Amino acid sequence: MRLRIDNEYTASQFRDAVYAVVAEIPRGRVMSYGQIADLIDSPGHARLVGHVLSGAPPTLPCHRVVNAEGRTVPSWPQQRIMLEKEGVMFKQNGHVDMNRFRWLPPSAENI
DNA sequence: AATTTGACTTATG
DNA sequence: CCATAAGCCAAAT
Repeated sequence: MRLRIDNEYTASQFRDAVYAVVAEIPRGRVMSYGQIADLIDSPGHARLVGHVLSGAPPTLPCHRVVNAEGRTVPSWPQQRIMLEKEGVMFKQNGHVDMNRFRWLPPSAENI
C-alpha cells in the first residue's frame, strides 16, 4: 500500500521519515531521491525529498544523496569532494558510479 | 488564487 | 549531451 502525504503522512512526518533514512546511509555509499521516496512508502515524491533535504540539519549526511543519474547537487561543488573523501568514485562524466555505490537498505523489504 | 520553481525521474527523440 | 514531456508536490512569487 502506497502512502501519500495527503492520506498518511503529515509534512513533518514525511520530513522526519526522510531524515531517518538519510541518517542511516553508511559512509562511502549514496542514495537517490527516488530511492528514499520509495523507502518511506511515497513513490513518486522524489522532488519532495529534495525539498526536505534543502532544509536539513547540518548533522545529516545529506551529501550522500544524489539524483538517479548519480549527479551531485548543482551549486554545491564541495559535495563531490566530501564523497570522494569517503571513497565514492566518480565516472568520467562527473557522475557517481551508482551501480557500485548505491546503498540498498535492509529495510527495503518491508515495502 | 494562479503560476513558476526546484537538491527529481523516466521515457523519447 | 541537450530538449521535451508528463508525473509529482511544497514553497515562493
